[in-house]
Amino acid sequence: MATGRTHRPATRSRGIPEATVARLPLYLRALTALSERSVPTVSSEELAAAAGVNSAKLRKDFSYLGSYGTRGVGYDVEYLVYQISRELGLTQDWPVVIVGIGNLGAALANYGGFASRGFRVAALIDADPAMAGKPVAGIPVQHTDDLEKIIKDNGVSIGVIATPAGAAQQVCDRLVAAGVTSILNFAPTVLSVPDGVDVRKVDLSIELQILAFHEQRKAGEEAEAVLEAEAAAAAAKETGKGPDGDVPAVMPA
Amino acid sequence: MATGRTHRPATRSRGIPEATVARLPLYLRALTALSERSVPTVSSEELAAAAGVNSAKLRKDFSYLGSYGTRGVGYDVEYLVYQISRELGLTQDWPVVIVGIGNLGAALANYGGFASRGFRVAALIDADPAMAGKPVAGIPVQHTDDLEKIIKDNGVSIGVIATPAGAAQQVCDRLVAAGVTSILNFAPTVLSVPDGVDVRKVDLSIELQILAFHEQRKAGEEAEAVLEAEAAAAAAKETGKGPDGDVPAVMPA
DNA sequence: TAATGTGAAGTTTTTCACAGCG
DNA sequence: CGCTGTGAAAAACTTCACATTA
Repeated sequence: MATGRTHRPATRSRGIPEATVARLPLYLRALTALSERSVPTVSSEELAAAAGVNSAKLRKDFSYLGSYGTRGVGYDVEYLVYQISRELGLTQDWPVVIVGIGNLGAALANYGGFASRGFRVAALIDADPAMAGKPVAGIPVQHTDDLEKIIKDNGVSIGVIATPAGAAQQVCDRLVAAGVTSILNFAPTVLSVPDGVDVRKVDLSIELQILAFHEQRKAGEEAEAVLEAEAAAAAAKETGKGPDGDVPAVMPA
Repeated sequence: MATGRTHRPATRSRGIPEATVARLPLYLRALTALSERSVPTVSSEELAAAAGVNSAKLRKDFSYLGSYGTRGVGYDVEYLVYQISRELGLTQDWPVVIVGIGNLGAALANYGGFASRGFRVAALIDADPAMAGKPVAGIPVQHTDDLEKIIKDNGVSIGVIATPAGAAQQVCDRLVAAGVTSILNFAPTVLSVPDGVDVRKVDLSIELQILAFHEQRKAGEEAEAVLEAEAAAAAAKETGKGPDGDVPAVMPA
C-alpha cells in the first residue's frame, strides 16, 4: 500500500518481507496487551489468535527476526515486545508534524495511539491564519509559512498530511524539500515524491468502496443461494435423494 | 487487510482478485478527475500514472472486468467510470452509520468523500447522553440505546466504528446482531465477527509504525552507503580503478 | 512432549513480452 | 502503427507438515 518506489532494489539488507513488516505492529499491540496483564509467555497459537492471524504465519514472520522463542514453551512476552519495538524503530523518538488541522487533523492530534508508540506530535501546521496560535490537543497551531523552519528545528522526518486534496501535493513538496522522508497521506490524491521518500496513504472512501464491493457480492450470493436451494429441492424431488454436504455444483459450460 | 474470513472458499464466482478490487477505487478516482476535465479517452499508461501504479498491472486489472478498451486508442473515460462504479456496487445507495462521535467520528461525518461515492451517512450514534440531539455535520447524534432500531429503520448494512478500543467489540456485536454485515473499524482492536461479516480496519498508529521501520532502515543505509563509498574510494586508490555501476558486493560470511 | 522454526508445496500477485486488433 | 489484452514467467506471500529441540 506504500506508494513511493523505495529502497535498494535487490541488494541484500536484512530483508524482512513487506507483508511481515505490516504485521509487526499488530503483534506488538497484542503483546503489549499481554504485557499489561503481566502474562509472562505466550504460544504462537495464542498470540496469533489475539492478533487475528494464523499461527503458521506468525511463526514464519518471527523467523525473519530471529529465533526468539523456546520450543515446547512459547515466546517471552517482554523480550518479544522489545525485539519487535527495536525492529520497527520504536525505541527511538520520532517527532512528527501534522499539516492541515481540520476535523481530521485535530482528531489525529488528539489520537492517543501515537504518543504510546514513540511518536511525538512536534507541531501542528495549518494554512488558515485564524488558526495560528490556537491550541489543539494542547499544541498551538502554527502557520504554513513557517513549515520549513519547523521541520528543521525539530528534526522532523515524518509528516502527516491531512489537508484538502487540492493542497496535498504542494504541502508534500515543501515537506520533502525541507527534509521529510516519510509521509502519511490522508488526502485523497496520489502524491508524487522523489526516490527515497516513502508515502503511505489512508483513504477512508476507498475502504468503504471495498466493503461495498463485498457487500454487493453477498447480496448476489444470497440470491444465488436461493436459486441453488430451489434447484437442490427440485433435484431432491426428482431423485428422492436429499441434499447433502456436497456442493450443488452448477457447472458452467 | 480485511480481516473476516470471508465468502465462499473455492466455488467460482466472477473471481476478481482481491488485490484488483482494492485498486478499483484508485482507478475510479483518477477517472473521475479526468471526467471532470472532460477528457474523453485515456491510455493505460496515462491512467496508470494518474493512479500511481504501472500500466501492465492496470491492464491486467481491467482484463478481469472485461474488454472495455479500444486497441490503438485507450479507454473511454465515461464508460470506464460507469463499469467500475457498477462493479464496486456504487451505482446503488449505501446508508452507513458511524458509531462513536469523538474527534474522529466527527471528522468522518464531515468527510466529503463519502457522499460523492454513493455512501450516505444515515445516522451518527454515540454513547454519551450529552451528545444526543446535537447536530454534527448537520446530522443529529443519536444515543446508543437506539442502535438496533436505527440500523433496521434505515436498512443499514455498513457500519463504521470510531469508538475507543474498549467499546469496539461490544458495538461490533450489536451492529452485527442488528444486521450489519460490513464494518470499517478505526478502533485499535482486533474485532471478532461471525462468518459472512467483513471487517476492514484502519489503524493510524500502525501506518506510522510501518513508516518508522522504513525510516530507520534509511538511516542505516545512509551509514552503510558512506561505508561503501569509503571502501570503494579505498579500493580505487589501491587499484587505480574508479568505481563503476557494479555493486560493491560486501559478501557476508 | 509440546511448541518452535523452517524447507517445501501451494497460492496469489506482479511483471514480462508480444500477439492481435482497431 | 499504437495500444490493449493476455498467456507465461517470475516474485511474493501463505500454508503445510514435520524434524528439531528445550
